[in-house]
Amino acid sequence: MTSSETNTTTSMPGTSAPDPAELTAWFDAHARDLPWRAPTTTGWGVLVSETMLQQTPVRRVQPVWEEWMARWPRPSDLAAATQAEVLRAWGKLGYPRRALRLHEAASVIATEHGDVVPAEVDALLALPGVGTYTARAVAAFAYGRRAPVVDTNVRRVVARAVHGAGDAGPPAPKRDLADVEALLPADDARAAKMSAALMELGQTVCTVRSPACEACPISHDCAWQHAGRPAYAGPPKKVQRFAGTDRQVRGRLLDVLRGADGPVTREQLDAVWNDAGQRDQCLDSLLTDGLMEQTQDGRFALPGES
DNA sequence: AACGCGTGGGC
DNA sequence: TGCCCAAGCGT
Repeated sequence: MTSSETNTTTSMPGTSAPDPAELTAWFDAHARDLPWRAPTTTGWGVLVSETMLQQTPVRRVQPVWEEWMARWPRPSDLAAATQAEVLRAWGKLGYPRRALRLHEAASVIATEHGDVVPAEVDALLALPGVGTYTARAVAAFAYGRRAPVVDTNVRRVVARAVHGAGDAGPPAPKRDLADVEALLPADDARAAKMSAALMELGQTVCTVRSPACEACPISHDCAWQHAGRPAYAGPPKKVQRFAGTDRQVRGRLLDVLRGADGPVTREQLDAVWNDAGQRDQCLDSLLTDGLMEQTQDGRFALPGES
């Protein structure tokens, strides 16, 4: 197949379609040597990496992923661990509910899928903590399936290269998926590589703040380039506050428990935040979320260690 | 469909 | 500094 056969929209005003051959050739030459990309990595290893990478940068994930793979090489290994062990091993990756959901997913995989991460998107979507992105990422990256992968990086690459916009607007799941679907070659292997290449391009070249267009393999065919790289003109992006939020308080409370050998007293938890009302509310929500437990004598502990 | 959910680093 | 950002998910 020639590139012209897949570039069906290049003649439309204001749009372009990246050439899969150019993108995948660039990926072969420039992809970072990330451990979960090793050919020996199992579906389990990919699922763990994708879960850890949800909203957490590669640099912080890498050492933790290595530890997890050495300690829990199969889903059944993780399933056999306690929640407290899992939460401590998760460390400070953030959003610790991801760790509990991955723990649950490991049990499901062990008992219902023969200890092998499923390759079908629908089966993956049924797992706790696996959403539309992660399901397709595992299908594509672990099993070489043609599954459109839409993350923040891909949305940005598509916004620029295809639509000529400075950045992606608010997520529009149906349209975003259709956009990527239209870019992928028909066969599994090349589609999977194209998905990986789109993500890698967005992470390392087509970045938010300082895109390295001179190093981009598809800049010659980029609608944003051709339009003179106009600034983002969409609705302003929502800013996530952190200082003073429950998220910060919960993080501090949980950090006390991670650092302790066993149950801690309420006084130890009281010390990390001075607003008693907010503190108690966060304590309650952590208990509700199953991220901590209260012992019979009224102390607090990570789940499964008391 | 917004919103809440951790943490750390870059500028 | 404070703000923005980082391979999302569940509700």
